[in-house]
Amino acid sequence: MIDMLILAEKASAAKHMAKAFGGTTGNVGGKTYKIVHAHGHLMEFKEPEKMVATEADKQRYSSWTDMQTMPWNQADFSWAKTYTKAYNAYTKKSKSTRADVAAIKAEAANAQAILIATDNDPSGEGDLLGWEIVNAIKWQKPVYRIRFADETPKSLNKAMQQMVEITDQFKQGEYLKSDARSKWDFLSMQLTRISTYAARQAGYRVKVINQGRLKSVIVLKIWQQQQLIDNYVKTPYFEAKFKDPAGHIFARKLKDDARKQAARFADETSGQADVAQYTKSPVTNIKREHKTQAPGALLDLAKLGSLLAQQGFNSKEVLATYQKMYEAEIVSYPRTEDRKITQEQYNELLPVVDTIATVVGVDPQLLTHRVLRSKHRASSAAHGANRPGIKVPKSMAELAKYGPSAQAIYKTLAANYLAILGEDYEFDRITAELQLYPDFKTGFNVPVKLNYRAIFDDTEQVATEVKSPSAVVGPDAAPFMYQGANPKPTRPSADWIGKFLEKHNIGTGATRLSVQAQLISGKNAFINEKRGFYTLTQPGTIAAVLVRNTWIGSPSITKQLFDHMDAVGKLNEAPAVVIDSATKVIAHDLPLILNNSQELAQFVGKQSAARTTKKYRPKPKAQGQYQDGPTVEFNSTWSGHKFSAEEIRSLLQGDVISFNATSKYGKTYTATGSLKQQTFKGKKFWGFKADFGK
DNA sequence: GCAAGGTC
Repeated sequence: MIDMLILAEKASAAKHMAKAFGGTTGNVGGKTYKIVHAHGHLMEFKEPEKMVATEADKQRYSSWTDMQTMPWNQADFSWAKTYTKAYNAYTKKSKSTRADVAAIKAEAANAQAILIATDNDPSGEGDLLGWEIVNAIKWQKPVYRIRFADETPKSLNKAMQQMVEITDQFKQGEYLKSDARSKWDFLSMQLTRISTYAARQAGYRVKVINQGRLKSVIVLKIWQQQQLIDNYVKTPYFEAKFKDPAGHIFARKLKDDARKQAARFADETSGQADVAQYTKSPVTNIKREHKTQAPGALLDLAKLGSLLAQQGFNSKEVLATYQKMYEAEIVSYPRTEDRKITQEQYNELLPVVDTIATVVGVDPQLLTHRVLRSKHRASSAAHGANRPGIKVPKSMAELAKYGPSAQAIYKTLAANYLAILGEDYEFDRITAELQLYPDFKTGFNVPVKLNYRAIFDDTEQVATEVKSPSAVVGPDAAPFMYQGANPKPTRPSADWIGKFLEKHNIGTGATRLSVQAQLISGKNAFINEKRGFYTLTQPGTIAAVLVRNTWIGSPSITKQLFDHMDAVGKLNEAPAVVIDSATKVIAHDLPLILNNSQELAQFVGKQSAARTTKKYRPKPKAQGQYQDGPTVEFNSTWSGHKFSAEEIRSLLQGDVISFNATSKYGKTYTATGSLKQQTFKGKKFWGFKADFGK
């Protein structure tokens, strides 16, 4: 008989505990122990119709069409749980957790107590997961709890010294709050039945129209943004600005609408008349300020996914490959929410950073900053930000076996991490204004020392940063007419949705990504993904239109749920209040969804019609004789660059040319290439072809 | 056929 059975959440945690306590079995703090582990939730609620007692209720609760039964009466439910039937998307196998629970039960038979040992996640998910197992094996003896800040030996041993008894689960706030959360979410499945029914009633032959706290909010947000894009009308304006001989632009800061109104003109003639009021002016008040900037935040999986999307890897592939690399301990735990690391986690990786640098081709001499900056340090981070693992691959080539994106994952992850070992980026901030019109100012940065940016460049936009700018400002600047336009709404993307969910605290690091992956995959996908950019499919559009103006489609519903959960966690509110709030949401949204279905024809129809009748807009062409041979015609712009007359001449001679191009993500880069005959969808055409190397 | 939360 051992003193305690230590129950870990997953295999990797059990392994780290074995390392910290001196084996899978042994003695820690004067108590004998054995470590076992689950893999996530081993139990989940039974189907609704299997949680009710009477035959009549079984009938009602299995219906997808009886709107009179909803909202469900939670008093009818036993809230009984059953073994999780987890479908693994990578192995494509469905497996019950029955055997896992039985194995834990067998081990528990030899123990005096069970110790639930998970990280200190305040949502209480670890408590729920532990209690599900403890209840499933009908355990009647004492239950203890430890919570740890991270899985390093030091933190695990520290946690062990702060063990508490929690045998009465109904007095444990963390358990009560996550139990309430799970019931709230379970009840929200009614909205899927309601939406599926509503769409079919409106004549759409849909499979299932899924709705939930995450799904509905994501899909509605994309739809609303698509509406903004579809209804966007480009409105050009004309505004007086100045330019000095080196090309620095001097403009007014137009903070509010009134100022914009006064300075911008809708027509060119008025704009020109405005510009004519100004004369050339000397440049004055030139200031040069030396500044530094520390490396940016570390990555989480959502951010890593969006970076790799730009390289053409889809989120599903990245998730699968990352998982394999995690199992090989080459990278850290995937499903973290952390963007920081603990001092312990930093110390653990320090001995191998030079080796990692060598493997990914970063100069180890750049890694001189050996103190963890406070902006990257957390006192508690269960797994820490996504980063390289302690096991370092011998070469990049070795990684290929994990998947197509493995090398890109490792390179990005390693460079991002190593950047925090680089010194701050140094630059000069240069500002100046016009002597005659001091409202017109310029400001730009000139790089002095790249430092960490030579390891990992985290600049998203090339805002006022000039790659090789002239630091010489003035001596004077001349007025010119600047033509601008109201900005086009952002295209929905994985990154954009990720930021939105994070801002509203909707979902966790793990679910934000897995829900998006669900919405993107399968025959009934709601989202089309292309290089990280999102558009809605027809069922996706239906799902979105149905939840317009509903509570489930609103980000604030999660906030309300979490506020209630916090009160439950502090034992200030009865869990029943949380569950009642779910019923209120159903009661509120049911008539709205049925009503919204009358608008489906308008939006779903209209949108597909607009797509098919979209006019083809011809692109500006250049033409000429190619190398004394055929007369060819080709697009006169390429990746944001308009070929000059001279470049067109060079291209027609067959020369290789280089120019500054802008990617669709706004990055500028040097493109090199020549005019070539190419094939697209079986059609031959002439056009510039960049030489991107291999 | 349903949620979100874990996990692989």
